[in-house]
Amino acid sequence: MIEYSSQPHYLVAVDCIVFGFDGTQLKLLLVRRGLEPEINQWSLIGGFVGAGESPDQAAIRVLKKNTGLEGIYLEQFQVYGEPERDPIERTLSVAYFALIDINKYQTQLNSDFYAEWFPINDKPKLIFDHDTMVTDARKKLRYKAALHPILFELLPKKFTLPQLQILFEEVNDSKIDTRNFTRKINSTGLLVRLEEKDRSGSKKGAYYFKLDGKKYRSNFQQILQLIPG
Amino acid sequence: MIEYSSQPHYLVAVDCIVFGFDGTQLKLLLVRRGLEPEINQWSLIGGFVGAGESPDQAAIRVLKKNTGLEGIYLEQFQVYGEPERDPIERTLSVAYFALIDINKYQTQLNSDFYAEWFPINDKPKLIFDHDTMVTDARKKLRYKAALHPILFELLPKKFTLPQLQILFEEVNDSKIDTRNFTRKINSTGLLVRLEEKDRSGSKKGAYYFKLDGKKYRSNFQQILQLIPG
DNA sequence: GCAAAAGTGTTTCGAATACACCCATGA
DNA sequence: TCATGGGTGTATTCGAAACACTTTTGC
Repeated sequence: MIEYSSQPHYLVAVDCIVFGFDGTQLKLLLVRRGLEPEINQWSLIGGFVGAGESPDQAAIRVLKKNTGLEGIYLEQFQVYGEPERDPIERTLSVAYFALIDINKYQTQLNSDFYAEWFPINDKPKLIFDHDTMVTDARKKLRYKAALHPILFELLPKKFTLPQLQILFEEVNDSKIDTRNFTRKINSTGLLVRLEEKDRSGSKKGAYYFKLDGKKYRSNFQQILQLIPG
Repeated sequence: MIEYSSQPHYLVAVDCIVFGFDGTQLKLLLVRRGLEPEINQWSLIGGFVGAGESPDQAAIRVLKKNTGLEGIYLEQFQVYGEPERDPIERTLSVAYFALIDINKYQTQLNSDFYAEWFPINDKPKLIFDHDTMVTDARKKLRYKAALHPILFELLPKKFTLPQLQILFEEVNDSKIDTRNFTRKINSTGLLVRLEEKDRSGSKKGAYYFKLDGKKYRSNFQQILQLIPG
């Protein structure tokens, strides 16, 4: 029957759709590609899966290298494997979406990697099928965020409810009623209000909140209804 | 920087977790592996991704070959890529779960492939990491079935409500209240009641239903609450 | 007439929605 | 004092869940 030896072998890569949130807009971290073909074109953060590592490990490594960050929220969501997707040589790509605290990133940034944040609605054209990946990742993020409290991963340790709501609105691409949103978020029991206020956005100031880590981790798999509709 | 040429190449396979339902139990289609290593051991249905095909196409091809069926519900759900998962040579596997009408399968079966249905709770040990794949697929199926009407794919064209309910209970591994279940399913508007009754299960007989194909396809992406809790 | 499965209706509760005003403060 | 954004409460509706009896028919 079939034997291993006669079977074709392929390159395997990982590509990460890295989401960030600057308080107003959902953003995407892109890099200028460092190798041919399409050198210097904008691309997702990615790399080949090395001999000793799993795709998950490769994604972690590649993210660390490009953002300086570890412990990032990462989710594998789709394999892209059309035979012709890479014009040079057949390459399969395991796609991940990553959620990172954009502020953490900025402080650790060094300029070795030509990475740049783009508003997700105003990004350059990307190489290969990366535009499709972004579209798919966004859909997936929306789906997941409607049911699970993952968006907190995009915020700093301390954040305000208005910030949180804007983030949900951005991801879901729709307006949310503040009173209902507040009640829903509070009813999850995931948030702890701090004494401190953020006075940067208004005169009155908005209370900071932080995640209740224990409840966050235990509620994580539970299905919630976080976005209206 | 990195060049394609220096990068390692791997075998890429697909593996399908094929679910079926015989009216009582959730079942799994397994085959005896036809090549070394672990020849003759039970394994998921799988095969290598050929040079001219995508993983999705490979999965379709492999399923056709092993079940005789086309147009099967297929969903890619995870890549398994630990370096040591195949002891002979590094192989990444793209895992799919498939839902098939077990009756259709039986009529088209020919005995070229040593395939056999096993109750999902009473299956033999599988090769490599296939047991893990099954566990993961089951979890995924449960998750998806709680929100989307995919379980109809496991039933014949005509089916009864008691059958449907047992299926939901099997997948979810819990009892469901018949009255609430009926109301919930009816409220989706997906079912059409036929005149005919199935008298095999009881003296009174249970009405057959069929899917309203149009509504099924249009409701498919919508999030529903099909399983209690 | 009785056993065995199919089918149906009501009440209760909680969650989701729609909706509008007061609060705190810096300028 | 007023403009700006932050914060809160209520009534209504809808869906989810809990719960038990009647129907059909073959034996």
